[in-house]
Amino acid sequence: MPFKNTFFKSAFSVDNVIFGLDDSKLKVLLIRRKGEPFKGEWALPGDLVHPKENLRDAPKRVLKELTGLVDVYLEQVHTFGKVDRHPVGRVVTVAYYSLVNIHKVKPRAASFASEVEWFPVFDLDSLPFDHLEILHKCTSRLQKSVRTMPIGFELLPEKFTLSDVQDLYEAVLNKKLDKRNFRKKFLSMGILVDVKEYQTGVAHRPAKLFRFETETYDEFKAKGFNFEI
Amino acid sequence: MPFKNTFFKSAFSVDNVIFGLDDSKLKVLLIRRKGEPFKGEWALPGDLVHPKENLRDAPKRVLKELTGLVDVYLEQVHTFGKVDRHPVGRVVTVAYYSLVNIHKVKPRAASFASEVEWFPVFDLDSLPFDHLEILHKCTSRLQKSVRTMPIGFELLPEKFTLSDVQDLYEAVLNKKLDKRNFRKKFLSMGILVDVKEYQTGVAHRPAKLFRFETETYDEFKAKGFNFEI
DNA sequence: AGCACTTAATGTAATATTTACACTTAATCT
DNA sequence: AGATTAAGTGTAAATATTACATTAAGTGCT
Repeated sequence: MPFKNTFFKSAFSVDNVIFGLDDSKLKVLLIRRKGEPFKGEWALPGDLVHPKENLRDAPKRVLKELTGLVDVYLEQVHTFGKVDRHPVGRVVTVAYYSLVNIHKVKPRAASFASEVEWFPVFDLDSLPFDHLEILHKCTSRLQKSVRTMPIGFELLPEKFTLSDVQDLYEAVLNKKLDKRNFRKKFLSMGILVDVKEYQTGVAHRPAKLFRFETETYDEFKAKGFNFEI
Repeated sequence: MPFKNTFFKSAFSVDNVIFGLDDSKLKVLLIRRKGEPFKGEWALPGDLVHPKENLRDAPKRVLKELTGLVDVYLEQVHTFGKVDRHPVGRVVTVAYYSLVNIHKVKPRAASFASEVEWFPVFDLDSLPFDHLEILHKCTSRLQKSVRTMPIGFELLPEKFTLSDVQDLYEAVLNKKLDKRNFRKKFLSMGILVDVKEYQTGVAHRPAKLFRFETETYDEFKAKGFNFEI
């Protein structure tokens, strides 16, 4: 095995940018680092990839440790590999993002974290390592993906109003959208089902409730839906 | 340095999918592998990332070894990391693509290659490792990027006709486009300069020659051009 | 010289998409 | 009962996309 001799000392890790929607704001789950370097600072959750672990399973493991969730939407974004990006050694990291329903989740500290907390994405302006760059790249990718994929599956409760959906899109895109145009376009895609119920207990006209036609993104794709917003 | 003890035996590599345009076909540069595994088979060019080399420099080095070219358009696409993707050990690979002018280049065998040759992208249906998947992913990405970035810089000669540009787009997208609509849209972007010359020696009405307003993609971005085709 | 051949160049009308915009409705709260 | 809040709804103008056919300017052949 001539090849094996050329292996060199290095490591690869994954970072998982976990997005959620709360209070009409796009938030990201950060951990307080348990170990050096940057011990005690808020950073993106991540871990080294295990030797017998498929790459894509590593961010899933990180997410599961922190939230208990499995089977959420997960997208690989970019790999960061500057020689000096990690102060301790050569670590190439693959960045992923996932989308979770912030209200269905009670994040808990994990092996690599002493504390976890949701932070508003657009307020963060410093993070250790190159984590700010990673966050930016993942946020940009999310903003692109949200226009061609029905990611609401993951971020909304089972039944929701059209205003909930619009709030979500405004939070992710970080800008206001026209109400009538948004509703027109979203409804015309035919992926929502009217559940024939209404909001209750709100101090205004109650909104109609909807659910998604399919329950996961994979099902959605399988049905051959087209999506563009 | 508690972190360092957790490093494990593994390697990361890059693969560079080098695209060119020839005979109105999108082609990719393959190498005949010099070493095991898959010795003697046609495969994507790639190499292990050197310990003190920034990740993005590795595909540049591969390209330079094979073609002598530096400063070409290079885009990271995806990282592949299934445990068993490489028969000899754990190798996570980062896939890039670059675009080169096939007629300005005389590819030569490199340390890892005994032979190099251009192959039509849409005719390939088997490659070693997961290289076919990598090629597909890079081709799809190129097809997306070509609609929002003026990649013609890299693939066309300095002076070219509008038909050359259309041929390029048809080769990359692998479909026919409407001549009048294409020209209208491309010209309206204002990135072409009429060089006031005409083709010579062709057995038909000679076409006007154009050049790009800027010489590199970075300049293009710097000028704040908008592009969508 | 004339004709055949090849690709370049050009405009318009029909259709589809996107944008901008304001009032009425139905509930709660005081 | 009146104030407050967010839900729900349609249209016209502007813009973008699509489909489509004829004339122009060279070379090559006889």
